[in-house]
Formats: sequence, structure tokens, C-alpha cells
Amino acid sequence: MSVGIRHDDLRRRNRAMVISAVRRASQPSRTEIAATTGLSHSTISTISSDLIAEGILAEAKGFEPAAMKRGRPQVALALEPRAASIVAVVLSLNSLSAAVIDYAGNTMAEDTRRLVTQRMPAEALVSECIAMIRRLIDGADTSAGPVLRIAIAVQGITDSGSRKLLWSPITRHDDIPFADRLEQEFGVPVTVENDCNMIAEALRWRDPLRYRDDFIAILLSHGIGMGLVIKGELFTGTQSSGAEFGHMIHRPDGALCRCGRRGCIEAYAGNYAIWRNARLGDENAEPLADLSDDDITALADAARDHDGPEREAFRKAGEAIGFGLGSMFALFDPAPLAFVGVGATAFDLMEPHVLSAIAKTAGGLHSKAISFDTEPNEVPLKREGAMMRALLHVDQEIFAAGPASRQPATDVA
Amino acid sequence: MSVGIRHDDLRRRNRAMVISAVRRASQPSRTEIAATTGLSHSTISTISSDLIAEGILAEAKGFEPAAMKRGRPQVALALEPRAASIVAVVLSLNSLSAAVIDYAGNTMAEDTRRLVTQRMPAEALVSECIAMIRRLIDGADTSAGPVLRIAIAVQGITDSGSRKLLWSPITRHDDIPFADRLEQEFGVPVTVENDCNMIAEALRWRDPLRYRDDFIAILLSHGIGMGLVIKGELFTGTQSSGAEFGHMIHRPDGALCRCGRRGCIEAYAGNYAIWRNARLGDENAEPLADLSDDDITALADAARDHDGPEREAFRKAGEAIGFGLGSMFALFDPAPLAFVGVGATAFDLMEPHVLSAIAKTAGGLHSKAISFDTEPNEVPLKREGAMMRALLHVDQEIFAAGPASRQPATDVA
DNA sequence: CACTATTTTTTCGAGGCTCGAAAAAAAGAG
DNA sequence: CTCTTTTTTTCGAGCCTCGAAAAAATAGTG
Repeated sequence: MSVGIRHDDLRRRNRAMVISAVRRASQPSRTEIAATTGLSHSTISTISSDLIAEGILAEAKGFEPAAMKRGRPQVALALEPRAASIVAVVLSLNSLSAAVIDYAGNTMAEDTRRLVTQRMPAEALVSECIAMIRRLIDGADTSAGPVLRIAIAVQGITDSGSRKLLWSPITRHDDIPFADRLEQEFGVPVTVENDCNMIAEALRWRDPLRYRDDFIAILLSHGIGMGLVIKGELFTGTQSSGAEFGHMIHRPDGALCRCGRRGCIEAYAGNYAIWRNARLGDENAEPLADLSDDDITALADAARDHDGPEREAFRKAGEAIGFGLGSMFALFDPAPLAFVGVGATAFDLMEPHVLSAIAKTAGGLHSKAISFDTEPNEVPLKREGAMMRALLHVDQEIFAAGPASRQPATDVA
Repeated sequence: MSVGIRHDDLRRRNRAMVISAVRRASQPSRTEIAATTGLSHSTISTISSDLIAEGILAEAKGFEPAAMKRGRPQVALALEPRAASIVAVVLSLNSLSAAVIDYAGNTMAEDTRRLVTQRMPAEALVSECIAMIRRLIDGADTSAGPVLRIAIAVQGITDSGSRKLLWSPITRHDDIPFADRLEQEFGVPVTVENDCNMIAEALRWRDPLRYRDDFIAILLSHGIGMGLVIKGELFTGTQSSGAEFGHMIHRPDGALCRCGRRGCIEAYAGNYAIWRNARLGDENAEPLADLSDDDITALADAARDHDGPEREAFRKAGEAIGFGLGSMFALFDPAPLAFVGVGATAFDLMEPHVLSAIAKTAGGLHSKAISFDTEPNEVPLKREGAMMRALLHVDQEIFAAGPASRQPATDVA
């Protein structure tokens, strides 16, 4: 059962609250923080001066555009960029990229390179990550704070503790212990997270009004991924990263999926499935290993131009997604949707069929709550999500705890 | 955003913790409570003596079987039955039942009667509830504490605030404001909750070892209902009671469902669907309004006796449930299952097909985590669930708050 | 039966935390 | 230059939890 609240947890939580308020709002004053957190002015004053003394926050200077009011002007608080830094890594099919980011979210250094992930041994994937991170850290500006956390966004299924990559389409190997290996190497907490979950996290920060408590991010690419936020929290499985929308069953014993099973949504709506339906007309044909973005845009152009197998393939894809969403909506009610990735550029071809399929399901009941949005470029989203994930961990788990529990002793300073 | 923690919240939470520990364990001592909550002995001592003084807890006497130890014997703490009472109501198709229950969970008075719910106006449903509760309260033993909460378990979809019955198979009417009407009548907080959610809540208390953080209760009756506990919390929709498993889509544009749509799981696995497949062999036939339990057991007996349409109907039902579960497991990983209701007596006929369908889905990966359990009688579970729901509200929201916020003033005692 | 060992529960003072009120600080308005 | 307004800090009061010590209550032991 959940444990009782100790006296020191109180401070910890309220510190976390203040840090979170500063990260969320752009440079709020103490008064604004008091308003959003519901804590008293005196408490905010005490906590924020502690945080400033510890080098976590700083008073933002050289900026008063919206002043022009009577009374003592508000002092804006900001995150101190040099308080820490984190590393955000994105590992996708045939591509690895990483960035060192300061505590305020500014990118200090970044790098990207192509790999043939599907042919590499598991250990090589890990060591490529390590090597890239090592280069970035060594080369980074020394003014940045110490690296306190590393987050890796990766296509595939991770365990619920975000420590291992259980399965991924980018490699033949299972159970790759990324977190353990990188922690051993860098001596810093590491998490491996599902890329679509990171996309959802990023959307929340990009557009907090639209994507707040309940929304769904769907990645339309070679496969179909999903990041799900329900009641303000990222929804994960009990044992894995979960939300494997692409492998919900659309038609029992239906089309052959890349995962070896039959009838998965992905087997109708993944890029390989659309291509297969359009070009081969055989939904049992062995899925292709990879497809270029151009292949998909070519199919979409053909489908827009004239009726034919291409248009029909996109219809089937939209239908599979729509019925799948309808089934999900039966479980937790409809929510706003964001379609991300190359496939999103062809979403105009699928949208009517998605809608008409949803209308045939229980989700059609409250379909007002559904809105669509598309974002073709998933890579920056994955990186932003991993970044936010890492920064929030630093906020909530390291800096909120206070100086006593972070360092052995502050006496001999 | 979530609000900061005030100083008095701390006491409130720790009081809640202690009450919860006493309700969970059977008559724990102060030492045991300290161990399970992680709070210090002195804190537990202070809080528990407050609670005893307020008449919420009591020292349990006349019981020391497991003593025989050296040292000062432990004093068992128990809930004081007269601290409060609650009313648990179960409203199902053609049946209404209610019970007055004391704070320790003992039934003080109960009543059940048959109604023709489908032909009654919405207002009549409400007033029948009111009348039955009024009779029970007036007739109840005066030694019971005041009624502090009423919980209604009802078949159908409620809003996420548990105030209205949005839709239900037991009536033609929508949006029945049970909570508002009953609160107005009795001046006590009221909630209306989905019956399957209450079944899940009850299972958790009946067998906390098996049904703890993650499990699924499926009600197999005329329709198919589900109560879902994920990560220790009842899973509800964002706008409704959610978890409408029966209306996830099994086969797009498939069999005609009672809800008017096509291909829902219920249209294959609900009692009416099994009967229709077995007797009419036409999955598009208009669903029957009601079926007796005997009709279903007769079908099951026939299916066990010889191959034929009955057996095939149960196969289809099992398959629909299995594929549906597989799709759900893609979202949040497999969990233990409890099948409840008349249909559970025929579960032996479905189980192999459920399993083989799950094996064809992503859920088949970790199928070790799946276990089945059946419980034919759903009525007591619904009542227990509603009871626990109401009692927990009293625990957490009324008694945890302390006497100051409950009464105007304790000065002139 | 008195005494000891042992375990549970209560008491008490110390240390933290938040809060409200009042004071201090820092501007614009007149 | 003084007054008004708003923000921020300071200070004492009131709670809360904790650890240590004391008190309470019982089973063993000779």
C-alpha cells in the first residue's frame, strides 16, 4: 500500500511544485507561483530563495516588457541553465541521434548518424550509443552543469521500469539492457522509453492547451505506434511500455502482420501494408523490411490523382485505424488525436474512412471530443519528449529532494 | 495543475492512512499500523487516540488468540460500527435492492424487489429507489450511526463524476440524475456507479492477494460488462464510467448488437447472442429483450452433451472475448481475469477458444500473467462493491478530514 | 510470589514546515 | 517629494512528525 507522508516529504513536494511551476510557465514571478500552486507567499518566498541559493533557479534579468504597472515590479524566476544538463538520445531504424541539453532546455551539442541497426549485434547498438554520448559530453561547453540523466527514445517495447528494450523492429535482438549498460558507463540514471510515449510527452509541452489531460499521439510510419495520455498521465502497460495500438486486432485471422500474427491494425495501416495492398493486392504477402518516405508519398499522390488500388489501400488503412480507435474509445472515451510521421502527410486520404469507421463504434457517441491534427516530422518530437522526460526527472527526483540528500556534506564548502 | 500540499493536508492524509490500514487489515495493533504505513509509533499513537476519541475507531476487546508472546500484549484496533452507516443500492434489469450497512461493514437491514424497469418512466426509477431507502432507514436499528453516503451500482454507463446514469439497458431513458435527486432527498452525498466497476472493487476486498494492482472483472450476462483495475486504480473513462469491453469491435460490420451497431463483442458473447447463434443461426436477427438464466444453462448443457449449433455458439463467444482481450492486452499487458455472472457457469465451453484467440494476439506474449477465475453470482459482488465504495468515501473524505471540518464547532460539547 | 526480560504504547521535547500579519522594498502617480 | 500600490521578505505562532525515554503490561524464572 502507499506509504504515509513523512514530514520531510512535504518540503520535497512543495519544492517540486515550485520547480514545476517555473518550468511550465515562462518566467513566472513569485506571486504567480503562489497563485498556481495554492501555497502562501511566504512559503514560495522561502522555497524560491533556497532554490536560488542552490543554483537551481535564477532571477531573470533584462526583461520587463509587461511592466507599466504601479507597485513593486515582479521579479521573474527562471531555470538556471547551468544547474545541470541531460542527454536525450533517439534511436530509430537505421538512425541514431543524441543531444546534450542544459537545464533550461537549450541544446548544447548534438549529433546524428546512420547505422544499419537491423544487422548489428545488440552490444554494438549499445556501444554506438555510448560512443556518441561520450563524444558529445567530452566536446560540450564546460559551462554546462553536470549530466544528471540520460533518456533514450526508441522504437519498440520497453519494460515498465524503462530499463530494457524488450522488443524492437529495428533489431533482431531482444531484452537489450540499455539502462544498465549506460548507467555503468556514465554513472548517471538512464531510462529507455518508447518513442511514441516521448512524442506524446513532447506534444504536451508544445501545445499544453490542446494536449493536456487526455490525448492520443499516433505515429504512422512503417509500423503504427501510439502514445497515450489519460487523465494527465502517460498511459503505460503494467509490464511494458504498452499502448501497442498497432497490434490490436482489426480483423481476426486477417492480413499478415510484420509481427507474424494476423489481422493487426498495423497489417492494414502500416506503410508496408498500404504499399502491399496498393502494389501487390495480396494482404498475405511477406511484409517489406523497409520503405522510403518517397514510396509512400508516391502512393498518396497516385491515390489523390485517380481511383484505383492505391486509393483503396488508404481506405483500408483509414478503416483499420478508425475501428481500432473506436474500440479504444469504448474503453476510455474519445480524446483529441495527433497523427505524426510520414503517414500523416497522407492522412487526408484516410480521414473520411477513419471517421466513418469511428461512427460505427461506441466511440461515435461523443465524437465531438475527437479532433485531428497532423505533424509530419516525428524526429524532433521524439527528441523533445526524451528531453522533457529527463529534465522532469531531474526536477522531481533530484532537485526537489534538497541539497542534503544530494551531496554527502555541504559543510566543507 | 495539482495543487501544493498544505500543512493540514499532511494530518489529513496520515489519518486516512491509519483508517485505511484498519479497514484493510483485520484488527491491527498500533505497532502493525506503524509498520504498514511507515509512520512512526508516536504518530500512530497520536492519530489513533484522536480517532478513538472521535468515535471512529475502537479498541477491540475479547480477543487474543495469537497472544502467547512475552511483553505487553498488542491492542487490536477496529472500526467502530456505530461511527456511521451507508446505503448500498443495486439496480439491475427488473430488480432493485438496497441495504443499510454500518461503518464496520455489517448489514443492518436490506430489501429487494422486482420492478419492470424497462417500462417505467425515469422518474419512477428514481422514486422507487428513494422509497426503498426511506423505508430501510426509518426501519433500521437506531443504534447505527448516521447515514453519511449512498452508493448505487447500476448496469449501464454513468458519467465520470458518478452523478448521472447516461445510458442503461435497463431503461429507455437517458441521463437520469440519480445523484442529484437522491442528495436532494436525503441530504447526503450520493454516487451512481457502473455495476462492473463495483464488482471489481468487491473482488479486490474479497481476495486482495489475487486481485490487487491489476485485474479484470468481466460480467457475462445478457450483455458483457467489464470492471478494470490498472495500477491499483479503478480504470474509468474520461467522460464516462468507461471500460465498455462489450462494445469494442470484434468484427467490423459483423453481427447485430443490442446497441444497434455491428460487430461488437457483445453481439457474439452476450447471452442473447449465444442464444441467437445457437437457436436461430442468424447473427443479424433482432436481439431478444431478456433471457432467463435457465435458457443459458440449457444451451450450455446441450453444448456439453453433443456437437452442434450450441457448441458452435459458445465457440464464437469465446473467440470474441479472446480477441477482445488480446486487443486490450496490447494496450496494457495481460492481467488476471475473473468471469462473473450466469455466463461464467458456461465458461468451460468458452475457455479453450478464449485462450486460442488470445494466443493469436500480442497479448499471447506474456500469457503467463493470465489466470482465470469464475464466480456465477454477481449480485452480492455488486452490493459489496457499492458498500466498499461508500465506506471508503466516508473513510477518506469525511473521517480523514478531522472533526473541525465536519462540525460547526466542538466547543460547547 | 517477586523479579526480570520483553514488547507495546504513551509521553515529551526538538526540529521542521506552512501560514498570516506586518514590515520592507520598489516602483508609478500626482 | 510624498502618496499609493504591488511585490517580496521577515517574524512569530501553531501544527505535525520524529526519536528517545518512560510507562505499561505480560510471560518466563527461580
